Amino acid sequence: MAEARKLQGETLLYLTDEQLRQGAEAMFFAYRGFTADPDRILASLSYGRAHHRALHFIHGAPGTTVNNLLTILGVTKQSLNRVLRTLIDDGLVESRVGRIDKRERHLYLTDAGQQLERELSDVQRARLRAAFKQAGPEAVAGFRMVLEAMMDPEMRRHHQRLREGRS
Amino acid sequence: MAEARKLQGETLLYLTDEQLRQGAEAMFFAYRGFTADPDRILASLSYGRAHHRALHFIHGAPGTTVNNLLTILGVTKQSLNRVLRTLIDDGLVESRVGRIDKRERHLYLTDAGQQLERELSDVQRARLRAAFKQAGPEAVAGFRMVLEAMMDPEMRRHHQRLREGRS
DNA sequence: CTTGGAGTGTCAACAAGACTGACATAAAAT
DNA sequence: ATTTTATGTCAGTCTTGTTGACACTCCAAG
Repeated sequence: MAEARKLQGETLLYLTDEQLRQGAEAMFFAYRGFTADPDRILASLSYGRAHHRALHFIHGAPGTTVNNLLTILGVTKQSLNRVLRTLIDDGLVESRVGRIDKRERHLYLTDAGQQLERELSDVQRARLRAAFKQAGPEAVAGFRMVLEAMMDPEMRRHHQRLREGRS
Repeated sequence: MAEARKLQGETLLYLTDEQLRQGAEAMFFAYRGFTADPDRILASLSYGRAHHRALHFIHGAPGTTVNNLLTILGVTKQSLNRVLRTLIDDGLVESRVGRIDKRERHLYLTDAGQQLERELSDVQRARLRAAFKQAGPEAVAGFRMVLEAMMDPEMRRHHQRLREGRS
């Protein structure tokens, strides 16, 4: 038993270039599927993926500062500002001046923002849920492990921090 | 807590919104890591991800037609043509008129194209290999299963077809 | 043979969303 | 008082996506 497991393990541990190439291709196709559903909703509102990301992370960490969001999203302040401005102007995000440090702006979703975020994450979760269900719980655990190992260390820290903050 | 009991008993079969949200976030961060290394090389050559994708799929299916590539990449012919034009002009891709159907153009990598494709996929594979090694073979199998389940059916077909063609 | 349609290429215009660089403002830190 | 930090904004560029229009080649059906 243990021998068989070990054998299987070593077989799969030897990763050919071709196997890795297929993994890369799978990432590409899967990411396309992953974003397809929210993209359709966003397009109908003339928003883009950047708006979705902002809504997602503000939802997950309400009161986050602009600088914090910049780090997580990995874009320039000019790029984020453009997106954030439209969201604020459209009444989806509220920007409050910090109480302790008045230079900081703390970001919150308005009710309308909550609603759109919900709508977007609903369709995205539906696909994820279906995929997880189909693949089974052990596959999901493996999926998560590989994804975490694939992240840049700094992003992994953010990811884990965000997870703990909500658990 | 009922949730804790469920987590222990049925493991991940009961998927909370929060767990799915974390999965989505992991996809976002992991994809960033996944593309980070090739992106650096591409930027130094003033190419973009679109060039990488074209090189990748021409490498994987030499002699593919433009239309075939359009379907796989999911972009318009105008968008692909711009990318393809620079690659052809720069001597990385060769476009041959079809023998049977002379309307079709069959795409091949030149030696220089092979070289760049190799360079890009090398760094990408290095990260994948490290992640796969760290997560272990069973995790990798799960990873692949979830990714496949996440794709649009049409793309899954393409993915599997490309895999078989090279196995 | 002619006509229709498919596959391809190209021109033009446009938009999202990334970038850099420069500058302004306010507030905190030194 | 000066410097640094956090943010916002203006201006310009680049990549990569989009539509729409049009031409050309070639195959196939009438």
